Amino acid sequence: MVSQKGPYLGEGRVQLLSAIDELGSISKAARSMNMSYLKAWKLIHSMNDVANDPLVLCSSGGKGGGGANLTMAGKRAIVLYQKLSTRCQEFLDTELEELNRGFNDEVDQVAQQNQFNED
Amino acid sequence: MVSQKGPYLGEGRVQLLSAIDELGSISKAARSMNMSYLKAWKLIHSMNDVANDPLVLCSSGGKGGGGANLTMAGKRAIVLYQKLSTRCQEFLDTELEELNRGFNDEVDQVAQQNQFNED
DNA sequence: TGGCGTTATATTCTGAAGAATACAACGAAA
DNA sequence: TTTCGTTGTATTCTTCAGAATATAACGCCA
Repeated sequence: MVSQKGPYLGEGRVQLLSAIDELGSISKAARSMNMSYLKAWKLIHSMNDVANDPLVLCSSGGKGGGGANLTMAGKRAIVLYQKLSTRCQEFLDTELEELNRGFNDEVDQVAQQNQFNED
Repeated sequence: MVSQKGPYLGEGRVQLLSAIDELGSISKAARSMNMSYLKAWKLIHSMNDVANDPLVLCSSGGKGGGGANLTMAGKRAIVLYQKLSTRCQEFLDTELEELNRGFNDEVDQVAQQNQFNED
């Protein structure tokens, strides 16, 4: 999923958002999925930049050192992505099925023609 | 478009196939689209490897130095890709439209609630 | 005030992909 | 047999993205 400003949502990005929602901090979320903090941070800020409303709010310092939480836009982004993702998969499945069927029809036609030409 | 063995067809690859079909050689096709011969050669051989039937047949030496031509599989690949591509675009367009409509409905609901709470 | 667990940012290191270059092999035609 | 324009391959150079590392800033709390 891309926008004019670059990539936006993807499998990994959405997974990261979910982990933040669950664990309440960028660093914990990153550790939980074997991602460097730096990479997670960059992903989040790229998403926040692209979205008109930020998806994640971060605070540094204070009790526990700080943390990060999803905004409403962030939570909505997760479910929207998942919905769209499954619908795309369904679309591609049926589409490729049709493609194969078309291809097989073509093969059948060639086979028929050969039958007529044989003898 | 990908297969288990890696990327298969894409905008650039299909454009390259078309150019070969039109110009009859890898090098002319590459030049025509400002691509290095080496890159074109690699793309073609990667496609030929992935496909069960090769998409391009090459010959070196002889009149004109040699050349390259599409097989039936190659020509079919072009039209299949273009068909699938436009259908995907159509699907995404309607899907994103629905997405926006859903989002606007949500906004409307919030607005209505605020109306009730006002006074 | 010093320690802590974060977020935030700069900098260096490294590996991999792509570009650039060079050259061998081919086979018809002159 | 030389020339020509291809295809086919090896090798080096360059660039760029990601990993790794280091360090500052923050604000609560003991």
